[in-house]
Parts: sequence; C-alpha cells; structure tokens
Amino acid sequence: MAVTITDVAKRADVGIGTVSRVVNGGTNVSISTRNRVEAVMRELGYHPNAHARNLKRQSVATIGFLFMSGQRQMSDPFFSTLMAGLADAAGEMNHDLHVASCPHAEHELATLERLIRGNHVGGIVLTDTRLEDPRVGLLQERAFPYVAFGRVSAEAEPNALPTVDIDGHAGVQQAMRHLIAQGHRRIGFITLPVQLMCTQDRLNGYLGALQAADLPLHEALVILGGLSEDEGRRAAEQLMALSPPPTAIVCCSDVLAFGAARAIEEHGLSVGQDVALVGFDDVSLAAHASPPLTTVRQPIYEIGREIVHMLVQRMRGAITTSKLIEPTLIIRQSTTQWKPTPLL
Amino acid sequence: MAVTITDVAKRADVGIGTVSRVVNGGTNVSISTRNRVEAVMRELGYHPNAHARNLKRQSVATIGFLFMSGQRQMSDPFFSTLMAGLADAAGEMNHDLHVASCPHAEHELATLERLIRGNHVGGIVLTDTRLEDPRVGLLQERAFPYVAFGRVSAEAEPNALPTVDIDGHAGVQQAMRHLIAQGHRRIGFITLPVQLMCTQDRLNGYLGALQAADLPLHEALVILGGLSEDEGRRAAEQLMALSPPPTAIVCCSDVLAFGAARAIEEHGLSVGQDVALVGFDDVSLAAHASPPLTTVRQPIYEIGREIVHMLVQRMRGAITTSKLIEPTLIIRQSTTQWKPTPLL
DNA sequence: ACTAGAATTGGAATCGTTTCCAATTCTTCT
DNA sequence: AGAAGAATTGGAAACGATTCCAATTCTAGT
Repeated sequence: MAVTITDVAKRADVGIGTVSRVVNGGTNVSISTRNRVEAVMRELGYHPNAHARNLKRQSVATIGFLFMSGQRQMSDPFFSTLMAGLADAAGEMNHDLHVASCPHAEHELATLERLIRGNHVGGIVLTDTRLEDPRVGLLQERAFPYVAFGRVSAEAEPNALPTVDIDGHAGVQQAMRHLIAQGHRRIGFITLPVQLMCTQDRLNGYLGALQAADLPLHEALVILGGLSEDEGRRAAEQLMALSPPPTAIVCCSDVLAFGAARAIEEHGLSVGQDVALVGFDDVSLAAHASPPLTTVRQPIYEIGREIVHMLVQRMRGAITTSKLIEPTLIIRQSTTQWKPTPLL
Repeated sequence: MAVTITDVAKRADVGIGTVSRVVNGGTNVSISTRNRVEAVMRELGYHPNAHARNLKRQSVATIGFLFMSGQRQMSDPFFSTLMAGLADAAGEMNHDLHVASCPHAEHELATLERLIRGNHVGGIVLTDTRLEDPRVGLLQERAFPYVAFGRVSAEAEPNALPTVDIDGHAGVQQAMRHLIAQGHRRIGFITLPVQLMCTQDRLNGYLGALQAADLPLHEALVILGGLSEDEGRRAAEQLMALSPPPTAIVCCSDVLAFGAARAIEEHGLSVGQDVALVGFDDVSLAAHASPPLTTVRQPIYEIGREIVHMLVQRMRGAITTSKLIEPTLIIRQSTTQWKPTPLL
C-alpha cells in the first residue's frame, strides 16, 4: 500500500542502501545518483516509515510530555502556552511531541514506565515538580533523558539534575519591593499547592523581602492556595476577613489573582484603589483584566522552547547545564492606584 | 538492553508466539501458562516495543492533533481544555496523542503528509475548520481517518464528512433571545475570523434572531473580530464609537468578550449596567470575571472526548455519524443589571 | 596501459513484534 | 483402548528501515 524504500530503489534502479543514504544526509552518494533518487522520492511521495526506522535505530525522535489533566486546572492558559513552545521547538528540531495524560496521580509512574520501556519516547518533559518527586527518581535511576520545568530539590547542586526554572524568589521580591515602595505594610501572600517546589521558592522571596524591609511576618497573612480561581477566591476571602485586612496581596499565579480579585470586590472594595493585587505568570488575560493586573512575567513560551532544546541535546548524549530564568515585574493599574489611607 | 519478548519467552520457558498471545488478550492460552508468563513479564518489567508492534501491525494507535500555534492565540484556554479531553480519552482507549505544531500555515499540508505517509499517526484531529479546507481535501482523498471539530462544508450532507460541531446558530439565538427579552434593540455582534466555518454559522444565528424579533439589521453593528483579546477590544471600540452605540454586544468567544469589556470600560461605561455583554465558550475565567460573564457554554472537555471516541471508531473501520452538540446559555451578571434608559 | 587507492554501490543481516500454520497435547466419545 | 476433534503451543516469515561489509567502478599517478 504505502511507498517503501524498496519501491523507490526499484524505480530509481539503485540498491536500498543507496536510497537510505540519500534519505539520511546523502553522504557517500554521487551527485547524479542523489538527484535521481530524490526525484523518484518526490514522484512517488515517499516518506520513511517511522516505526521501521525507530525499530532499527533503537531510538526515537519523540518527546513525551506528562500532562496531569486531573491536577492542574485544565483551562489554565499557562499550559497551552507552554505546550505551544514545546510543540514549536520540537517541530523545528524534527522531533515529535507526545502528550500523555494522567488523570490520576497513581498512574503517573506506570505511564512513565510504559512510555520509556515501550520506546514510545526518547525523552521526557516534566512540570509541576514536587518535593521528592517519584518521577524524577524513576528517570534518574533509569538514566533516561528528561528535563524538568521547576527545580527538583532544594539542596542538590542545581546542575546535577537537568531543569529549567524561573527564579520565583527574585520575582516575588521584585513584586514586594514595588509594593513596599508604595507604602504597603500589610501584604498578604497566596501560595500554590504546598507540595510544588516553586511554592517554597516563592514563599522564600516573600519572607526575604519582609526581612529586607524590616517588616514583621504575620503568619495569618500567608494563605495556602492552589491552582484554580476558586482557590484564589477562597484564600482572598480569608485575608479580607482579617482585621485589619491587608492593603496588598501577592498571588503565586494570575489565575489565583483573578479569583482573589473577585473576593476583594465582593467585599465592596476596589482592586487597585483599596487593595493592590499582584499576580504571577503574565498570561495574556492579565493585561486585559480590569484593572489590568500587575504581575511577575514568566516567558512561558520561551521556556517551553528552551526545555526542548535542552532535552534534545540530552537525548543526543550531551551534557547540559540547568537554566534559571529571571522573571520581570510588569506594573499595571492593579497596584498603581492605591490610596494610602483607605477608610477601612 | 531492553527486555524483549524473547527474553520473556526464554524465562517462562514458552515460545514467543505464546507470549505474544498473552500480551494481546490471552486468547487460546491455558490459564496456567498465562499466569506464568504474566508473572515473568512483571518480574522483568516487560513492555512491548511500540515500533516493532506498529511495524508489524501496519497500524498505529496514535492520534495526531494538528496544532496551529501561529494562528490561534496560544494562550486561549479553549485549547488546553480541548487537549485535556483529547488526551484523557485517548489514554483511556490506549491510544497515544501526538501533537504536531504548525507555526506557519504553508507547512500544514506537508506536516499532514509526513504524519500520514510516515505512519506516525493512525488518525487525525482537526480544529478551526475553514471553508474549502485543504486539509480536509487531502484527508478525504487519501481516505485517511479523521474527525474535525467544526463543520466542514455548509452544503454537504452533514454525515458525509465526520465532524463534531457545536450548534453555534442555536447558541447565538439563545443569547439574542435573552437580550431582546430584556429590552435590548441595538445589539452589536463581534465575529471570529471570517474564514472559519463557525463564524458563518454563528452569524446566521444573529441574523435569524433579528428577523424572528422583527428587528432591522444595521450592518455597522456587525464587526469582524479575530481570536485575541486585542481584536475584541478593537472591535468593541468601533461599536462604542457609533452613535448611538449598541446597548448590548454578543461576542463569538469569551476571549473576545474580555477584550470588549476593556473597551467598554475605557469608554467610561460599565459592563452589565450600561452595556450588556455575552461571550461564547464558557472558559473557566468567565465565571470569575467582573462582572461574571453571561456566555454560551460549549462543553469543550466533553467535545474533546467525543472526538476521540469517534476517531478511534473510524480508525477501526467503523462508520460514524456526525454529532451536533447543543450549547447552553449561562446567564450571569454581565447581562442582568442593565438599566433600560441609560443616560447616554 | 596498469595498478593502488578512493569513491560509490548493492544487499544480507538485524531490530522486536505479530500472525499463521503445523505440531503437539489434551478431551471426550465410542 | 483408540480415534477424532479441540485446545494449546512453537517458531518461521514478514513488516521497512539502517548499517556494515564486500564488490564494483572510478581516478590519478606511474
């Protein structure tokens, strides 16, 4: 049915070895032969069979992306942007991107095992790394190429494990300095799920900024959040119920901030004027929210691309160094209209 | 290096044929043999090599998803939700999901060709179908299994081409009836890109609703939009510049509506009170916008699942009928606080 | 013209499955 | 007990590529 290398060889009146050499870079083939074979390939519409090739080569130009559909809020714009970066870079490097969904966390190791052992993928992209992440353990043990988005261990030498990460500590500190400079003294903080590595990192930024400014830490101002708008809303409600409530809130994601904005408004207060609000990510809606959201920008698309570049290098056996990316604070109206003496 | 079927056969002291039968459903194998083989498989950590299997079977349990990273706004939450549905359903049906990005539209046919001819995928999912879509032409010609999200031709017998679609006509009509019942007479309409099939469909819903209510059509109230917030904002600016401006706006996507909300506010008007606003999709942020957005809900996640179910059936050679899904209007504050005689 | 060496070419062996047919073992019936 | 038929089992052939080695053709130097 399909056109095989043998069909091409017959038609071009050469051996299959020659065709193979033409397909793979054309070394050791005379110009005239190469041209003839290439013409025939085009004429017949030949495309190498991916499975035969991978079987023989014992390697796959496919990148696996473990997708926790159950955990992460599916509609989080963060994800599709990351995916676009992964997919584009993979395409450019002639690699395929394979998305494996794990609706249930218990299956994640089994899925990983199947992908690796069955030769479905030649490398893995992880996100939402957790403390003592069992996936990392498995990959390390198997010496299987992978790159994690998010650091993997607080203690380990950063280059020991291949990661691309955002400097959440510095990002939150920038946000905090901005707020403190505007006169805020009671600043709430809403985190991501506690088991994520980045949660600790960003929290440290919060604590560090307080210390640097000689402000006291009120534990009630730190609320354990999550991944969804609802959790942001719930967390902000807790903050607004304090007396006095904070005059500013830093959220560890834009999605949390959108939820928090709702809670603030439901308390009859205005985001920006009564309570300053800062997000994290800079998803595209942040600029179009009302008021536009001040946020710590992660270049998510570029991070996706960087992850793939690093992973492909590793799949080729190269050694790579981890990357730590500096986020930038994007200042918008949600923090610039605060009135220092609100009538609370 | 890896564990092969031969390793398992040797260890379990059976022939490779027997192991193969155990792996594939275990027909014609005695209970005791099956148990023994399964124990060995677990002991050695055997997983069938995907490439050897696919090569022999001449079929692939992999679904291809053509992802136009350049066109569609990457961060559109719509997409990640759809992907989650695709990925989850594919996983449940033991299929892999393969995402191919097409940063440039010119490459889309070449990419499709490569995926099909190279046996990378056994079926294709298309979205954002266009009038006279060349991708559909290619797939039909090759008789390759595919399912499109979005109808493919206005004229063709709907079951001739395999699609899952939302009844955009009915969805917009619901929204229009709701607005008209509240007393709105000048209703703006912001479309998606003109070449998408669903644009015409939804526009027809708008026109039909006007006619049913005996309202005149003002062409200036229909603005060609796009896919991003920016385009929604620009389109709404055009509408607000009319005199008099519309008292309500229907947008063909939530993302457009978020942009439109910004434009309305920049005109010093309040969304909900001065201008009613309706979106389309019901992405999760819609409920958390301020005010919460009235919108036509598409069950995107379920649609993703349905597409995969249909596609897998087709990959197995079954004949399927197209599905038309009824959307539901979700009424929230962006349309319920309108004051019939605004002081414009 | 002849030959050594380089450049090009052909094709067998191989990757790890599935599948089919023939061989073997087990049942059951007379 | 013996035979017919059913149930199990083993393994060769094939899928379509890559890769390597041997064979052939070319080139250039004498």
